[in-house]
Amino acid sequence: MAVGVKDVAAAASVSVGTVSNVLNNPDKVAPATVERVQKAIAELGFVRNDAARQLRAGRSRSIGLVVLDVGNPFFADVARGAEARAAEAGLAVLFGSSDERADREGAYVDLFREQRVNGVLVTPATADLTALTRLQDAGIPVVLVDREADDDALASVAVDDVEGGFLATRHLIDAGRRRITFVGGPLSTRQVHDRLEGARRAVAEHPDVALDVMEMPALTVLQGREAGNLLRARDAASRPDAVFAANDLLAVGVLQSFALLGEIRVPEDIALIGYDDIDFAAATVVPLSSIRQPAREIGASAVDLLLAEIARAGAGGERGPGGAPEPDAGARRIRFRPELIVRASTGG
Amino acid sequence: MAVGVKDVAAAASVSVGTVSNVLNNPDKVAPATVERVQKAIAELGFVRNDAARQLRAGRSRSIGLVVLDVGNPFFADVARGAEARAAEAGLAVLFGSSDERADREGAYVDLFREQRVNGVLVTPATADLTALTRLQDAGIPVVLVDREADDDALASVAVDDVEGGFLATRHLIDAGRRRITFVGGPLSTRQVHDRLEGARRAVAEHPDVALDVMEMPALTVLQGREAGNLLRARDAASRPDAVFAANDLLAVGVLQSFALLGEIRVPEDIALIGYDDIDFAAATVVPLSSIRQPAREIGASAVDLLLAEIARAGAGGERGPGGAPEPDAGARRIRFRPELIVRASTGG
DNA sequence: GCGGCGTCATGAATCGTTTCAACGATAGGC
DNA sequence: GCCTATCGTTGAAACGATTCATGACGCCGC
Repeated sequence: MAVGVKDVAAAASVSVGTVSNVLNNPDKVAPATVERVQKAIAELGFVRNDAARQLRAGRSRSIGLVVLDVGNPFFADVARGAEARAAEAGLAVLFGSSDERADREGAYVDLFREQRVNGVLVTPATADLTALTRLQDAGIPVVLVDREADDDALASVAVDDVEGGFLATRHLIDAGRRRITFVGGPLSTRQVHDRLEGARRAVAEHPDVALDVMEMPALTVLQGREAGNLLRARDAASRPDAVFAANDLLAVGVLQSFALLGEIRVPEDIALIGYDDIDFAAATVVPLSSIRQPAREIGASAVDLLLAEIARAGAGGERGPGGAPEPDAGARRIRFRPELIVRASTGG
Repeated sequence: MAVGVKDVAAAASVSVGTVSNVLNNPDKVAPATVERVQKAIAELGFVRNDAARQLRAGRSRSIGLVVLDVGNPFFADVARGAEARAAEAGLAVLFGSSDERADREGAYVDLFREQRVNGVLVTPATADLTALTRLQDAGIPVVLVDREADDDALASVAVDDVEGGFLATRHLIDAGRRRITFVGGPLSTRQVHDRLEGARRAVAEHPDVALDVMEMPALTVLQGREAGNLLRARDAASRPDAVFAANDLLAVGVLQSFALLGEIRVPEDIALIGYDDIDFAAATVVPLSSIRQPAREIGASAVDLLLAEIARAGAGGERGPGGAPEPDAGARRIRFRPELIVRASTGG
């Protein structure tokens, strides 16, 4: 039933070694032979068995990717970027979504190990990176996505969320706003924490600006609407004149709540800015100002970095104890800069 | 460096066969031995090499999934549903997005074949299913997602788009609307075509209702805004009193265009309904009526069906030419029913 | 005491590909 | 005409887990 190199070899009257060479080193084989073998391959419908190939090679031709949530457009774009770049390098991507649960993340990582992936890209669900560090020590390169390691143990691709928070808040201040409310998900989430930190720094430069924090349990549209309702419930005098939402989903919810009864006008009464610049941000009734993160580039760069790590690990493993010094650790950390996108919701 | 069964066997003072049995048939091994082997596994940090395992087994423990577009929330949800169900069955999912390009779809399918996946779920990018039929003939079960085969060659999970179009349109008619415009992507897309067909049938039942078609090049927010602008440009008398958009992204664009200048009120002047019921539909300024497709269940059911196909193919392959008759082909086609979700944009 | 049975463990054979040392043939240099 | 290089090809070894025929051992009943 299943045709293997042996069958092809027989059909083309060559040895199995030659068939293998046609597949992997065509230039080592005489053109006429190449053609004959390829004809046999086509006729028999031969498909290379990757399991055998990678058993021999000791490694697969795939990488693993674990993100926090497929449903989040930001991560969907990261995945696309990674997938595209990996495809260029001839690598397949094993994809998993942890739904922010450490156990699911662990299950995917275990699966990836069994598959002998070349490396793993992961947006960690928890602050604890020991499992990933151990994975790397076991010889499987790891690149953190949208997260950085405290030490230099793990490579990473991230966006400076502190700067993003700073940019958003300074923009509101520049627009003349003085009473700003930060609406954010669990402050324990690193992204939320950093964005708030950026906001604090921007406010610190202006003594006449007040910053309020409204902590919400999740970064969803629903919670955004909830937050908007809470703000609406206050009397006009005690409301802020600007809201900085920790992500666009929240911002959309807030916007919806404000617009629903028309009580609060955006941006006249309250200016609003979000974060992530998802495709929908430009498509809301009042187009939403936001902080853009280059999601696809993040994914692509993460793959690039992983490829470098793989090369590094490979070289490191082969060279003796007195080998060359480690390359500059700084290069193992890619940090993108967030970009302010001004639209109507802040008066742009 | 890499620890294999041999190392574990040595450490536990047993044979490799026993280690394998501990891994796969623990009940065939004496409890004391199981424990000793597992201790050795833990101490050595042994991780099973899946390539070798599946080389021997002849099959992998994974399935492939190719969707049209990761960026589309509908497909993101299909993927989640499939992933969850596959995980329950102990299968990994190799994931790919074709971006509606046949060549990319083909590349993924080839990759999956090399990986010896157990089966493939695919939302075909083109009308031509011969490649997939051939794949199935080659022994790899295929389940179509959001698409049905013309004949009974391929199993499928789909939603009846004709019925969905019918439901949406009848709802508009029931709400008293008489001049309906269908705004849709390329009519060559099966989904768009079917939804329009449903609309036609609903209109056919009411001689006093007129149906207009506005064909757009893509199902995006941007194109929706374009369509909205075209409608706004007409004088009020020649405008429709209802719009049925072929998906929610289009509907959001239309809504945005209408709301922007406040000229056209939704639903007072024009009622609006979309399709897919993505999470954002409930989150637009005027909450959007839509047709819900159970995306996650589609993904989950597709995996169920694929598992059944795999079992069927396995049984079929082992039994002689005079084996049992094929099971009912009807069971190989799962068709979900779309559901009307009424919100404010149609006066709900 | 012996035959028979059930429970566990063994280790060589196996899967399909890649790799590599070795070989024959052809061409070129002297 | 001989020696060496180069090129193309060969075929067997190797990768690491699983499988299965075989055998060791202990126990029971007669």
